[in-house]
Amino acid sequence: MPSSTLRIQAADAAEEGGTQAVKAQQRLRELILAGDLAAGSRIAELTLVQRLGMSRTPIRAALMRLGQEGLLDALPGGGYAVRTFSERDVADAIELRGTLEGLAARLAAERGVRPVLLQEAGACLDQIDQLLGPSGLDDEDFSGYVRLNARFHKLLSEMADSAVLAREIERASRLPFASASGFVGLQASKPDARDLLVVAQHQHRQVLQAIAQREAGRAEALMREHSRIARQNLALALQNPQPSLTPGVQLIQSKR
Amino acid sequence: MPSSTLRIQAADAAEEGGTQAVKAQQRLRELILAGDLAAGSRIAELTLVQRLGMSRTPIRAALMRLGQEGLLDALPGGGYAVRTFSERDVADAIELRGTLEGLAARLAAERGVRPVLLQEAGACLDQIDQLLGPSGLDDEDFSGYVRLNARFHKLLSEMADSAVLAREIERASRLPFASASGFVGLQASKPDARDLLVVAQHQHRQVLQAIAQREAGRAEALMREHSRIARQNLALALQNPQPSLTPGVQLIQSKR
DNA sequence: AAGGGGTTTCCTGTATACAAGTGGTGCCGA
DNA sequence: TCGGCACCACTTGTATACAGGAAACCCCTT
Repeated sequence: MPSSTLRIQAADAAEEGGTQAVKAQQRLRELILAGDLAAGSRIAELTLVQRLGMSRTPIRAALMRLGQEGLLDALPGGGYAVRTFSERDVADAIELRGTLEGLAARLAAERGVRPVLLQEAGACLDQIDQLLGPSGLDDEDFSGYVRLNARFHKLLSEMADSAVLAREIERASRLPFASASGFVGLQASKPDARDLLVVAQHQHRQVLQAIAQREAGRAEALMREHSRIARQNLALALQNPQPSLTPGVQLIQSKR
Repeated sequence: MPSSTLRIQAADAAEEGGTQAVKAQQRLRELILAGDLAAGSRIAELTLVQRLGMSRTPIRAALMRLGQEGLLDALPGGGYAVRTFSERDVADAIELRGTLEGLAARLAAERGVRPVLLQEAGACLDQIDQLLGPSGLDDEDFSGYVRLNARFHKLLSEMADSAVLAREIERASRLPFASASGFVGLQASKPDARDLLVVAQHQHRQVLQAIAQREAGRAEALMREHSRIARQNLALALQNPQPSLTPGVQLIQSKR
C-alpha cells in the first residue's frame, strides 16, 4: 500500500491520530467493549486487517498491548481470544483497585502532599458539590460527574508521589468495570441515583481531610471502603445488564 | 537471512527455546539485569539485531513486553531506554508487592483454602526449617532457600484463588529487587545471615496459621510486615552494592 | 567564534513476502 | 462404525524492504 493512501486514511480517521498501532489499540478496545467481538472468541489477525484497514504489524502490536492490558487472553497455541470475566474476577478487580488506591491514600498521608495539590483536589470536590446541589440531575450532570470523579481519583494517585504506584493504579483502572467511574452511567437510570453519589462524595471529602491531617490509616481505610460502592453497583449491573450504560458488561459471564 | 542460518542459531542457543520473541525477551532481560546495557541509555533495535542474531520483528516484540514489564521506559519520540529507579521507586515497588500479597493473604483467610494447599504450604515451610536447622548455611542452602521461599509465596498467591490478583502479584514481583527473593543472595554474605531468614520463616508460619484460622486482618498485616524485610535489605544493598549478589542494583540511581 | 540553516544519517513505524506449526477434515482401513 | 492417518487450509511467527521523521553534524555566514 503506497504511503499516499496511508495519509488519506490518517486524515479520514481524523480526530487526533497517533501511530497506526495506537489507533488500532483504541479501535480494537472499542470493538471489544461494544461487544462487536464475541466474548471468548478467538481473534484472527487477518479479519482485523480487513476491519481496521491496516497491515498486520500495527495490529499485532495492538493485540499484544491489549493482552497485557487484560482485555485479551493469550492462547497457548498463539493468538488471542476476547477475555471473559467471572463475577468474582470483576469483584477482585474492584477490590484490587480499592487496595491500590488505599495504599496511595496512605502514602500521601504519611509523606505529606504539596498544598497546591490539596487545593486542586478541594476545588474538584467543590465542583462536584455544585453538580449535586440541586436535587435533579440530567445526563449532562452525570457525564460531568464522571469526568470530575476521574479527575479526583487521578489527583489522589498523584498525591502519593509514586510513579510506580500511579502506573499500577492506572493499570488496575483500565478494565472498564473496575475503574472508578465504571458504573456511574448505571446509577443515572436509578431513582435514588443522586443518593449514592452523595455518599461517594462524602467519602471523597473524608479521604481528602484524612490525608490533609496526616491520618494515614484512616485515609487508607476510607479509600478501600469507597471502592465498595463500585462493588455494590456490580451486583446491580448484573441483575439488569444494559451494555449501553455499562460498557463491557457482556464480557462478564456467570459460569465458565 | 536464509532460514537455514536461523536453524543453526536456534540450535546454538540450545536450551529449550520457545519463539524467537520469547528468547529475545529473556536474553534482553539478562543483558539489562547484568548491566551490559547502560542504565538510562537508549536502545537501538539494530544494535540488538546484531547482538541477538535475529530480525527486528521479535526484538520489537520483546522491547514492547519489557516496556510493559517495567524494565524499559518508552521514549516520547519512539524507542526505549533502560529504565532507572530511584531508591524511593524501589521502596514503593516493595511496598506495592507487600500490599498485594497482604490482600492475597486476607482473601485466602476470608474465603478459606482447600486443605491440600494448606498442607503443601506447610510442607514447604518444613523444608525451609530443615535448611535452617543446623546453624551453618552454605551457598547451596541459600539457593535452596530462594527456591522454597519463591514456592511459598507462589502458594500464598494461589490460596487467594483469584486469577486477577495472582496476575498482578506476579507482575509486581517481576522487578528483580521487588521480588520476594531479590535480596536473599545479599544476606548470604552477612554474618548474621541466618537470623534474618529465621525471622522471615517465623512470619511465614504465622501467616499460614492466620490463614488456616481464618484471621483475615492478621494475615494481611503479617504479610505486609513480611515485605519490610526486603526493604531493610534494600538499604543494605545500597550501602554496599554488589551486582553479583543482587541482580539489577546498578539500575538504582540515587538522583535523577 | 558562535549561531543558524541545510544536509545527511540513522532510527523507528509500516507493509508485505515467506516459513512453519497447528488444527481440522475427510478418507481409508480395520 | 469407529479409529487413525494423511492432507489441506489457515494462522501465526519471522524476515526484510521501504518511507517518514528526528536528531546530529557540518558548513556557511555574520
